Amino acid sequence: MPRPKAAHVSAPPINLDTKLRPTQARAQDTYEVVLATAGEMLRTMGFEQLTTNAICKKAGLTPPALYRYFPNKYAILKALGERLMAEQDQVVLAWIEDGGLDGSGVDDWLAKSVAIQRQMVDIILNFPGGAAIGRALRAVPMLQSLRFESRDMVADRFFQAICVRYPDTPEHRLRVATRMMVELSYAASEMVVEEPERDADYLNYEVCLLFALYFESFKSPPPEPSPYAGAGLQKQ
Amino acid sequence: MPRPKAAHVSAPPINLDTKLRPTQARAQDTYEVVLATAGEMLRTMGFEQLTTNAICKKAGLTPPALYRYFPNKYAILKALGERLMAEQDQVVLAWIEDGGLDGSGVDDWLAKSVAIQRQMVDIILNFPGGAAIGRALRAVPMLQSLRFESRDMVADRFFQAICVRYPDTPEHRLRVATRMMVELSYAASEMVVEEPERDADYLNYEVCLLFALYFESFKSPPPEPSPYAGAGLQKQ
DNA sequence: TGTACATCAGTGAACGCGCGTTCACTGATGTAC
DNA sequence: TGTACATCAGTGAACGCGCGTTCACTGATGTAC
Repeated sequence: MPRPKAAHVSAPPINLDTKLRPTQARAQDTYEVVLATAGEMLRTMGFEQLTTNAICKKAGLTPPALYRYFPNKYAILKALGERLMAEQDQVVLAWIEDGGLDGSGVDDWLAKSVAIQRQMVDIILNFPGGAAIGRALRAVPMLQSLRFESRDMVADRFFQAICVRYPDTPEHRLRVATRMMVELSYAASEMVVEEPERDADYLNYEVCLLFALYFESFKSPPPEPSPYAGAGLQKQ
Repeated sequence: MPRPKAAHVSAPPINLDTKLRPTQARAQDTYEVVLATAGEMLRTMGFEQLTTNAICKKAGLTPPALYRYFPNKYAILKALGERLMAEQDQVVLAWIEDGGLDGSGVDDWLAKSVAIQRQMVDIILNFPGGAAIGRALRAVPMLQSLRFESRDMVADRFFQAICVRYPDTPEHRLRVATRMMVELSYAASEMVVEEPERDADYLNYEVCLLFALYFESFKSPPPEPSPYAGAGLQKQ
């Protein structure tokens, strides 16, 4: 029975989930070799040119083997993105847990945050195709939500860790501030990753100084002109 | 004569320049309608799904008409990106020219920079397909240089406008700082553009406060641990 | 421990589609005299 | 002002390629008894 011609509505639903989870060891290898090969290829090409057929060829597989686990290349990209971000998240969360935010002054904050910022960069650089994956996470609408989720989750942890220190700051403001900070930290990492030879250490330092001074300022009320009209308005 | 099969080296040279410049008015219209249609289509789709054939169809043209002016879709994307960034650059440069950076304190800086930051967001939102173009400029390796050039140019103007105010700060540091600031401003605009309903005004405020406090700090020497060992090391 | 069977994993070969692109051509506009 | 010609602009129709994807199949692994 020929399946009906899809009416071709604007957005054909594309499934991103991996299909079968491999059970046997051989299958697990295949799954991994697909991801590894895709990552390796992304080192030298943009994700636009990456195709499932090319991955198979390079990985020494036939297409049906790949399709057994991934419905399309976005699922592969998604799996890679999840791994990359999981690696980053894990390090950041551990850093928070270990008191990364507990410093008491600008100098203290600086030393700790420069270290973590550098680690973030290193994770991307050491992850096969990390730079291209980072770009894809921003550029492919289907993957953006991944990035947002990770960012919001990390931002929430930042918030939790930091809110006790600034009891006079409205919660909403601290939420916005932490979310912005995490987003801009990502942007700063990517800036360094894209042009690794261009003042990486200096950039890391300046970015961290930027945030250090900013959070220091939360000890005082926000300067005018501020959108925070009063405590009663803090819920948007 | 059949052209020789390209040896398919890793990166086949893709020309991004527009080919013929249209001379007659009708041709100019065609050129414009291609860009307008492409921009419009990018409102609802990622640049990956955008194809030359689809643009032609929607624009009521035949492919050879498009190919007369654009060698491929990247050339179209490039032309759109150049326009978007030119619009932004023009507004920012005018803002600097008009003394956007001449404020004397945090409050002053804030008011002025919130206004310009909001303008940047508005330009992207009002530009057809602006959000997708912004993403493409980050994600497509061939277009990244566009973004870098614009950023570096704007950063240089910032530097020129600001360096007289901080004569004690090493030039290299101010260069890094301005470049970082421009990059992170872009990132902040895109953050607002991607999720326009999520605290846009608050985000703008916080980002501008971030930078205001940061530049205020240039009146004093940088806190430790600093990579600026001494004035003699400022050239990298 | 061996056999029979079920399930998992991967192959070889091909498919249809639509992408980027081009050819030979017609029609529109500009220009020289 | 009109005609002839050159150039510019766009059309209709098709091309080859490679993309994503699938079918029917073989081989490998696990399991029950």
